[in-house]
Amino acid sequence: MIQEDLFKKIIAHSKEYGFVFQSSEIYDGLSAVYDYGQNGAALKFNIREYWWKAMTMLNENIVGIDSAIFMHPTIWKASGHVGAFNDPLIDNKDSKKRYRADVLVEEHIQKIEDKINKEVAKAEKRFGDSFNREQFVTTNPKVLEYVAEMESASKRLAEVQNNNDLEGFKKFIEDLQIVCPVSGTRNWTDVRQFNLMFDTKLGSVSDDANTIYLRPETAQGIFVNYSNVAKTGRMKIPFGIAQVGKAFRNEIVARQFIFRMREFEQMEMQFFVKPGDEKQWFEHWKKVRMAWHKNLGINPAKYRYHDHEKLAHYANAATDIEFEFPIGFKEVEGIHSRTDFDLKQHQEYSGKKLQYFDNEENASYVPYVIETSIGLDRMFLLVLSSAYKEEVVESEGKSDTRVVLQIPAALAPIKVAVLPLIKKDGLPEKAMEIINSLKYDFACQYDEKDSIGKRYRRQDAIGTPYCLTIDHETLTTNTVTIRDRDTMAQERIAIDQLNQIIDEKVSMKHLLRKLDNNL
RNA sequence: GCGGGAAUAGCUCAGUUGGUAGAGCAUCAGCUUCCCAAGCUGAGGGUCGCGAGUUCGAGUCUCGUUUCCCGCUCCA
Repeated sequence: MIQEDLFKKIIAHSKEYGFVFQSSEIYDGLSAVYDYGQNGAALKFNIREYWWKAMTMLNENIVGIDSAIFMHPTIWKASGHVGAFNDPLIDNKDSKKRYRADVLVEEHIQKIEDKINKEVAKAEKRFGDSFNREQFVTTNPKVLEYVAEMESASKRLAEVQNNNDLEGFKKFIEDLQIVCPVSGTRNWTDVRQFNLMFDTKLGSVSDDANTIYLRPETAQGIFVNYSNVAKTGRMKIPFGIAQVGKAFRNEIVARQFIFRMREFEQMEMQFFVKPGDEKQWFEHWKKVRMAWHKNLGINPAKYRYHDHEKLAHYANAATDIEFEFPIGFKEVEGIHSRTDFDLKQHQEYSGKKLQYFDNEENASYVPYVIETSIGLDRMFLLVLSSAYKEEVVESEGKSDTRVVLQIPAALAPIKVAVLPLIKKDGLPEKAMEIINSLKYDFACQYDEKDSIGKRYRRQDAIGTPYCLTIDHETLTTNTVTIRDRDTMAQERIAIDQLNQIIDEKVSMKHLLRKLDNNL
């Protein structure tokens, strides 16, 4: 199957079986926003549980928090998000190239400066040793003209930037007669403000001071609570703080289904270490996080590391865990050695000390941070992509195709389907009785509609690991048949063994134990 | 954001030179059925993405718009 078609099939399957719906669909939808349906919400919940428990229960030195989406606006100045992601952008209609409007103007100013330097160089060559640079630039009419031009441009740039005057910005670019380096034309779009962060007003007063942002990442909620957790949890370095939560980014182009959304959920853990130990812990978490993924039994060949060669200003090592989606290898998780950048920034902006007193060293320091950050929605897509299978099934000379989601059993939305073979003779009642005995431990589903084969296929399509079928023999021997999703094989077992047999395969604790034993 | 393409029932699609909508599957109800989709009967479901325009009359022609797909662009 062509990969692109596979991706489309997964999207269609997600909708058809209640995993993912487009947001606000009856109102024509909202671009790049999606809702999770009855099965999707359950799958997402289970992935979240697997991550949360692997972090907070398998590591006695990692605790979880849940910080608010709204945070003090200065946090985003300290983190660098306000400065770096508030750019005026302009497009050239002919070349289709996009530029930062301020960069275009700055380049233009640079060109004028180049002209001045050229004049100076020319004069220097002409006058030789007797050349007086100072005198030349303050008297030469051509140079004076250029200087005036530069000064007026710089002044006007500062004006439009400070006033956030987008119309004025465009007029400015037109007045300077700046051309696109690619197309060479001056056919520009309007200048638009591109801000990665969504903003809103806190309180009722429409005052700029009340502008707050929806967080573009969850990490800062951990950094600003560093001291609170360290003190109240009596944490000793090295230790970690984990958090799962929504984040928001106003992407210009957000596409590829739930891979890039405007509202998404992150699972992040910040691990605080002694300066100098960060490389060793970075390697540790690189290994541990990959083990978490591979513990799900997903084809290991689909995973790879992608080490960053170009590092962000705050990082001294970074790698991505990439997965081969039907749309190619894409980042699922990032592991970054963030140094002490974040805590130092918050220390500076807040004026509060964010240091750790190390008794062994008898010294205090700002801890270094190793971050592991995984997109929950991307992990969801990963599980779905690797689970989706179309299998040819042969039975009694006929062959047909079944669609089965081979979701890791502990993550499956429904664990057990209970199916009376026919809907009379007391079989439905017996089925309900069994559900009532299992429902405290496992997500169960009852179905009596249509032929038994059709019901098996429906459960395959949502990834239910086990189907229990109640037949007439059940009433006399107290046994049922249990059908395995992946092998389609059936076995007759006693009802009182059900709980234990199902638990062995589908419970989260066994998945966690396996992971812990392999670390 | 730019360029190209698409939009008719939950899904896949048909719909003649313009004359106010159909099929299969799915869903629901009933019958039948002792283990791997497609047995029988019946029912529900569409102002043809939305809004204008042309026309006596628009699913069909024109324009705008929204959403999706592909490419470009962006991605701390």
